[in-house]
Order: sequence, then structure tokens, then C-alpha cells
Amino acid sequence: MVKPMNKYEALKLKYQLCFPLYCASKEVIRRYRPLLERLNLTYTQYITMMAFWEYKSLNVKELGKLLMLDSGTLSPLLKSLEAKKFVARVKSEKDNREVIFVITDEGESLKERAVEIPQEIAGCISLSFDEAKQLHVLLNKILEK
Amino acid sequence: MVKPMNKYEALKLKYQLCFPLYCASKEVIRRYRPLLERLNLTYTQYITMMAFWEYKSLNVKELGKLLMLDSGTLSPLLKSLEAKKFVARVKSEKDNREVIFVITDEGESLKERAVEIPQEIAGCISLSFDEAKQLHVLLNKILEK
DNA sequence: CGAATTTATATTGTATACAATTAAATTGTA
DNA sequence: TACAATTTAATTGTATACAATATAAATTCG
Repeated sequence: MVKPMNKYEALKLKYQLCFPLYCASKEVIRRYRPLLERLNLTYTQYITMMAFWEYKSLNVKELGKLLMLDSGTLSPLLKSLEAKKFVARVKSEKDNREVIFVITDEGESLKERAVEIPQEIAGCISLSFDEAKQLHVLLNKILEK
Repeated sequence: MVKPMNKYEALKLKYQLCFPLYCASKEVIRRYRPLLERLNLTYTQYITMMAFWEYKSLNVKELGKLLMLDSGTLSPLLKSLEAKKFVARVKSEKDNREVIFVITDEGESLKERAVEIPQEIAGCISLSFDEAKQLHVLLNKILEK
């Protein structure tokens, strides 16, 4: 019998989808930690730097949309990346409310040291290429609108 | 062309598996929030109560193993569930270091109000039954040591 | 037995997340 | 053009996460 048998069965941890999702997310971030320590980055700072490696310059709102984070999370995060000299704050000409952050040379050079990380992480995650692709598709279904 | 084309392509957000995993986990927790608010529970408190609904009585170590959380997270969490009278602290007879938490009547009655949540959440997540099962399998692969 | 080690939990410190609020700047519009 | 509404970011407050440390109790073992 596979299906839950009484009205409370559905409340057991083992039948939840959210729980392994939540655990797997934390577990993967845990596996990044020793690799990112070498770059003096946390996981959230790492994905933020990915955005800057790609886009060079972003305001808080654009970054928030890319990373699905709000200013309550990003403000202190950016302050910390700024303190580490990986990004710099510049003021917008056209709108004084806007705060633009640009990647620094030091932030760019960090990319050289990060370039091996995707391979290293792939080696720590026990999924085949096809399974990873499948997982990607399923996660995106959860995320779409 | 599907594969990354220069040595930095692999550092783009869109090629990461960790990132949709991290976003999907937060997104699912976000969808629980309005449902759990009615029970005066956060998501982490909810999965903790799931453990107590099933096991009635647990010490911090057992709970940590079930939920993959350490005492640094669980101590304040249990203090809060205790303040809400959903669990109570009892002292162990056989080992004075151990702190046992037991579910209260109020904690048990919360289960009645939680019983609809799994169905409600399933309705908010755009995955078929089969897709959810697939996802479960893939996530467990990541989690298995 | 008794010191050294191990174990169980709590505390401290740092870094997210996110709701709610605030403040400043811009925009829409009567 | 005044001025209400909206927008952008920062701040505040609450709740995780987790590493590192502290503390007390149990266990190991010489």
C-alpha cells in the first residue's frame, strides 16, 4: 500500500515534498561552503557575484529580480560585498533613488578563482547529467509564475 | 548549442542547479506561509510539529537527526514552541544532560487544523503526481550520503 | 576510583530571509 | 504646477541556519 491510510498520514514528514526540497537546498549550500570559503564568500554572496560577473552593473531592484531577494536581504549583503571591495556603489545620474553597484577589478579577478567551482560541485552531487537536467525542469515548473 | 562556450559560461546563474533548488525551496516555503499563519507556525516550526505529531516525545538530538538541524537552531525554536504551549519540556530520568520535549494537548489539537494543509499546498504547486514522485527521488539522491 | 574524554544541549556571533515601515525621489494627474 | 500616489532602497524586527564555544553530565579507562 503506497497511499496514506488515515487522515493524519499525509502530515508525516516522509510524505512531504517540501521537506526533502528544503533539506536538499541546505545540503547543496553546505557542500559549497568549503569551496567558497577560499574566496571569502558565502553562498548568497556567491550567487550575487555571479550576477555581477555576468552583468557588471546592477541596481538593487534588478539584482532582486535576478536573485529573487528583496532589499531587506540585499542591502546588508551588498554592504558586505562592498566592504570586501568586490563591488562599488555609484550614484545614478537619472534617478537619485536608484543605487547602482558595479563590479570592481578585484571582483572580476575573483572570477578566475571561482571558475573551477561548478565542476567541483558537480563532483559532490550524486546525480547524472540527465538526472540533473530532469531536476532542473521540475524545479523550474515549481518556480514558473 | 547547449553546452557552455567559454570557461566562464559555467559561472552563469542559468547553468546552476543549486540556484533553482535554492529558489524553489524558498518559493515553496513562501506558499506555506499564509496557510501556516492560521496555525501561528512558521515553516520550521511546522516540520517540527510534524515530528511531534508522529513521535509524541523527542529529545533535541533525535529531533536534530530527523530534521537535519542542530541545537543552535533547535534550542530557540523549541523555546518558542514551548512558549506557545505546543510542546513541553520534561527532564530525563536516565540522563540529566538530555532534554526531552513532549507534545501537549494543545499541540495535538493543532493537528486537526493542519490536516488540510498538504492538500492545499499540493494545489499550489504545479507538478503532477508523477512529477512530484520523480522530484522526490532526485532530491533523495542528493541527500543520500 | 578519578582524570580524561565524550556527549547533550545551550549560547554566542555572523549571515541570511522576509514582512513591515520609513524616507526620499519621481511620476501621474487634476 | 501642486500634490497624491508610486517607486526605490534602507531600516527594523523576527525567525532561521550554522560554526564555534561553553557547560554540565556521563562514560571510558588507566
